[in-house]
Parts: sequence; C-alpha cells; structure tokens
Amino acid sequence: MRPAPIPAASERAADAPGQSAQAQAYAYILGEIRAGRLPGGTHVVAERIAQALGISRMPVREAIRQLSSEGFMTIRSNRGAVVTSLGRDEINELYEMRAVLEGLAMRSVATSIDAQGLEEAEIALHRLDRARQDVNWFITAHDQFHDVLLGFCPRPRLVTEIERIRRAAEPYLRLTLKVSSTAMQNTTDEHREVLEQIRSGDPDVAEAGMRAHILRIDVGALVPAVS
Amino acid sequence: MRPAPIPAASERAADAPGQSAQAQAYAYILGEIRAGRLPGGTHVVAERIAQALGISRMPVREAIRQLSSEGFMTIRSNRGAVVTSLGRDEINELYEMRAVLEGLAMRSVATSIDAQGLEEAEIALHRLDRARQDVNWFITAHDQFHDVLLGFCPRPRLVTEIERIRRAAEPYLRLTLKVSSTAMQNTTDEHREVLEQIRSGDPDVAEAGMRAHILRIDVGALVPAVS
DNA sequence: GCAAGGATTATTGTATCCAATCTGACCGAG
DNA sequence: CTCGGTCAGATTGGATACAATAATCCTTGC
Repeated sequence: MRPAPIPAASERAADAPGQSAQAQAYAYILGEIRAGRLPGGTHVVAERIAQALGISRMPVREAIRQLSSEGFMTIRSNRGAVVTSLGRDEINELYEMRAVLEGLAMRSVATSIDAQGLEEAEIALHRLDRARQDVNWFITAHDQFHDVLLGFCPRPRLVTEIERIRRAAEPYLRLTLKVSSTAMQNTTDEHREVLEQIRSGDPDVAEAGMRAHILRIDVGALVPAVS
Repeated sequence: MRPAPIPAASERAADAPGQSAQAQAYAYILGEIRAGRLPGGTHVVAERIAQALGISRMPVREAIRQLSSEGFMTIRSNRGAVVTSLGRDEINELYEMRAVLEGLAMRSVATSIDAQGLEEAEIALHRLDRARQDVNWFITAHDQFHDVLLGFCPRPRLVTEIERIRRAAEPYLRLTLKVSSTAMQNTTDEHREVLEQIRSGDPDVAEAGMRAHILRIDVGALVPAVS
C-alpha cells in the first residue's frame, strides 16, 4: 500500500515535495510573473504549465483563478488567461493604495515596535545600502526593510494586502531598475528618514512619513513597457 | 448514462442562464454568505453546492478557491472550506482599511464630481433617510450612497477593493442592525456632513471627512457573534 | 490576388472517476 | 469508565475524459 516502488512521475516535478499541486502551480506562475519571465499580456495556457510541473490542468486552473482574483492575471471567458499588464495610471493607483495602507500600518508600528525591532530595521537599512549594485539584491533588501516594520503591525489582513500590492508592482519596478538604476541611489537616506519618523512613536508622524515616502516614487519614470 | 434526453437538470437551476457554472457557483455562495444564511464558521461542502445548482463539483471548487482568496472563506488543506468568521479585531481592521482607502478615493471624487453627481448623492441620501425602518433597504440604500460617490473615482482597483471590504463586513452589519437598529438613526446627518465636505472640492477635507465617517462606526457594538 | 466562409485545430469549461485523507463510531484493553 | 486503536463512511485533491467555444488556416469564389 505504500507509494509503490517507483513514485517517479509524481516525484520528478516535486520541486516542492510536500506542497499540493495547486500550491505548486500558484508558486510557479507567480514566480514567473514576478521575475518578469511572464511579461504583461502573455497568454498563459493551462496545459503548458501543467506539463511543465508534471501535474494535470485542474490545479493549474485553480491557481490561475486565484492569481486572477489577486490581480496578477485576467481571465477572459472561454479565451484563457493573460498576465495582467499595467499601464502608468494603474501602477500609480497601486502605489497610492499602498501608500495609504502602509501609512495606516505604520500607525500601530510606531507605538508597538521595540528596541530590537528598531535594531533589525537598522540592519535591514545597511543591507539595503550595500545592495545598491544589483537589482535582485536591491529589491530583496528593500522588501526586507518594509517587512521588518510590517512585522510589528498586528493586522494580518492589512499586511497581506500591502505585500500583495507590492508584488503586483514588482515586475515593473524590476524592469525599470534594470534600465536606469538611479532610483537605487538615494534610497538609504529616504528610508532612514522614515525610520526616524517611526522611532518618534507618534502615529500621525509615522503614517504621514511612510505615506509620503511611497508616494515620492516617480511612477512616471517607471513603466518602460507601455502596454 | 448521459443526463438523458431532457436537459432538465442543468436547466432547472439556471437562475442565471448565460452564466458559466463557475460564475453561478460564485454568485450563489457569495449571496448566501452576504445574506447571512451561511454564517461564519459554516463548513461548506462542495458536493452539496454542486447538487443544489445542478452542476458538478469542479466549478464549485474554483468558486470556493476564489472566494477564499478574496477573504470570504478559508480553505484548510484536505479539510474543506469554511465561511470566514471575523472577530472584533478583524472587523475593526476591515473598517480601518476601508476608511483609508475610501478616504483616498474621495480625494479624486472631490475634484471630479459634477453637479449631477452631487444631485444623485442627494437623492441617495433621501432614499437612505426613508429606508431606516428595514435592514435590507437600509443596507442597500447605504451602499448606493457610497457607490454614487465612488462612481466618480477613476480608479477601478481602488473601487473594487473598497466594495470587497464592504461586502466582507456586511453579514456582521446585517446581524447587528437586526438586533439593535439604533445605528440606523443618525446616519442621515452623518452622511450629509460627508457630502458637504466633498462638495467643498478640497481633497484633504474630503479625505479626512470620509475617513472619520467610516471610523466613527462603533465596531465594538458590532459583532454579536463572538466566534 | 484577395476576401469570405467553412473545416480543422487548439484551448477552455465541465463532468466523471479514482486515490488519498480526514472524521467519527465502534470496540476492546486496561 | 476511560483511553486508544481500527475500520467504515464522507469528503477532498487530482487526473482523465468529454463537450463547447474560440482561433487558425485553408479553400473557393470572385
């Protein structure tokens, strides 16, 4: 009754063994989108993904539906799913939403973060400073800084939503940074200022600081791919 | 073995004929949740829904997955899906998120709404005033007032997200209003004040007004069902 | 040579089937 | 009487099979 002698087929694609097939598909597709290997507008064929992962189409469909309701893909009835392509206005919209939400999150962070948390944030800041040469490192370090702060926000949904928005904008940020890396230069001072505002402990200051910080991004300079 | 000559089964449940099976399932389950007929914590069995609608389990599964990623349900691996049950903190979190997002939306509404829009809002306000006797009417009229304003916000995602949050909190609001309808009394003045602040045309005033309005809700008095 | 229309193919949507897992009841030992 | 284990039923996860729809290409008439 055991898995049989050779569980090859189902094991082969097991890049993530314990995961369910649907979770595999979700992680795989989202990873491809975030990395930019599936650019906006790409038609995603369920069967292809299924074969690539060695699973059937069904879990892939569910993953696509979930990605769709999270805004990463768009399903057109009977015509398949395409990777959502964001224009300038839409990216701007995402940043505005993230600005107010992450501002809200900083209200509670300002009052709940402790000395150790502030220390972690400082460390993340240093990592960010050293990562200014490489796009991947930079994005990782940048996310880490924000995640350290969000770790002190006791609102799971709010944090989840913020991170979702950040992921949705990531491909465009990545593309832009690859072309002109000037955006990576001034960030350390920028982020240190935010950190100081949070350190003040004043919710209003912390909120306004983070909100302004996120809105300061020049979205116009983003979006090299004008869908 | 086929469904037989008479396609009755699939036709019978066709409350929404043109819809795909998955859309039917989605609308059906969400409707049941919003109406409170599927209270938080209810275990939803895919097979039951499928039978009730005369479709198979697969589209139901997809609908559940989508509802799950939208926060209405929670899927536990191999153990099925339950209707998400929100506690006091979580409802409060939702209202805070909606407050900042709808505040943001009002910034653009303040500058883009026209005379006709203001008139529509006034009408909605009167409807709201007359609907204070019945919970269903009240909720409908209340949603309409906010929707009129959001109709002038040129940010589709923002509007979608706000409405999603409102729907997520609706069952609890409905439950509460059924018990104590005092919350329905003062709303007309409340909403008129918001409308006046929007009429001012000042984004800052409009944002602060709406944000304060939504936060003014006494979430503590909400949540009769302490999961 | 080109456009319109129809056949063919590719892809999606749905249903059915099988395996894996969980739930709960029953039963026996301590 | 309680605790633990086994077994049957229910339910989910996944795969295959079939139907429906859209996309493509090829023919055919002009």
